[in-house]
Amino acid sequence: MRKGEATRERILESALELASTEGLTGLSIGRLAERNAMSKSGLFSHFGSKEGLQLDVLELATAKFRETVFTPALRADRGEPRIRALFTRWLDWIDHQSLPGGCLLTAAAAELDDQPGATRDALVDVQRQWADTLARSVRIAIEERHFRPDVDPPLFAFQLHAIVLGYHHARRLLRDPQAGRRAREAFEALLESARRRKARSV
Amino acid sequence: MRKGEATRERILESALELASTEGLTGLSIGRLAERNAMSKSGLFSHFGSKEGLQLDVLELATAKFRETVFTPALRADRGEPRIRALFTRWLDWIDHQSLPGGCLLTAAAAELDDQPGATRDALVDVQRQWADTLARSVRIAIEERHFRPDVDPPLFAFQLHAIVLGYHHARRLLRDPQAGRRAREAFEALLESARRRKARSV
DNA sequence: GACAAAAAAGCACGACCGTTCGTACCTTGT
DNA sequence: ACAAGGTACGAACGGTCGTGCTTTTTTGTC
Repeated sequence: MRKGEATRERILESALELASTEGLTGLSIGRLAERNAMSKSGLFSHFGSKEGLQLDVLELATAKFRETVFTPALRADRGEPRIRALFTRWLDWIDHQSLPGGCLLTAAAAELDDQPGATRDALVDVQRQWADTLARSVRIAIEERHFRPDVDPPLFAFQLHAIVLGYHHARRLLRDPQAGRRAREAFEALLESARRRKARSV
Repeated sequence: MRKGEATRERILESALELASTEGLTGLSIGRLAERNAMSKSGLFSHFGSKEGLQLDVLELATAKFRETVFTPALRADRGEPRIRALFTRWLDWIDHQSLPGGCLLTAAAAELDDQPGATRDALVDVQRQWADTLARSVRIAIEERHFRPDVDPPLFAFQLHAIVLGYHHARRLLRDPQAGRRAREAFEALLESARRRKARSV
């Protein structure tokens, strides 16, 4: 049982790569087996079903995301610095990541939005948690008096996530070399609007 | 040749629906034929290849997007009102659209970002044009003195698109009932930041 | 080193994939 | 009314898909 767990992890690692470019549906057991120099059936027996494989891949992606983006950001100071760290690491995670196809969670979000099933449910769960996490960081920034008290945490989380999605689009589809700069500028503008006191209505 | 064109259009119409939920890759000729009560080979002969079908579907989606979102927005006054019209119609297009799976162009953007080929190239082309169109509208709003002269049009276009992507995510994956409200609030904040005079640096 | 358990392979399956081909039908222009 | 040709069909192709079985190989334990 030692060895089995090891190959299982090795498989999942390469499955993550494959799924990041081909999508969770496009991830095929045959090709994954070929990549790992083993038989389809041998590989299959580790997961029991394709859905099982997808769920495990999703779980691994989530774990990696947490340890790459979230956990290290906790070492930044509470409030705005931490939000800044979250954003920066999130952007980094999207491209310089070992995954050739960008963030699997983002790709899966678009892919599974109309595909009911356990995989979609698991993904929704992860994404909801992430939205909550972001909102919580915003609330902390309000407590720390970095942000105005009337900043709407879920709205700020929405805006932050939106910028990242825009970055993903510009960077990965359009291959726009300005993508990073634009995303950072949009982020700074968002921070600015949360920081400064309320504007006089026009 | 009359009849052929008619069925071709009928096929494309249902192909658009199917592709909006299944994606352009998931769109299969067999299932499309079944849906249209005709044979695979009969349907196939209209497009010559799957890639041909995908390109035609993409073209139809683009045409529909233009006539639903862009063209009517031109009737709004130049400047901010037109940008507002663009945004509103864009949001509408995403859900209340006849397409059950949301905006095909957005879904395809995430799906094809790592799939080289003619389909991807065509999509990139469309998306680049759209980004240019948005930036042009922003430039007009500057000319009309609705926006400050130092507003960066491509950046504003990026931010606008990002909000729409955020909406797509929140609405279609998370089924968040607040999605619309958040997107509109984010949009208003974006407008506000483009309108009001430059803030004092903090 | 024997033995049970775990892991991987081998093989086969039915279903569906995109595609080709030959052949009918049916619409169209004259 | 008729010929021409556009349109659709049916069958078949080589592949790949996910998924079961059975058998063989490898592994860890006494």
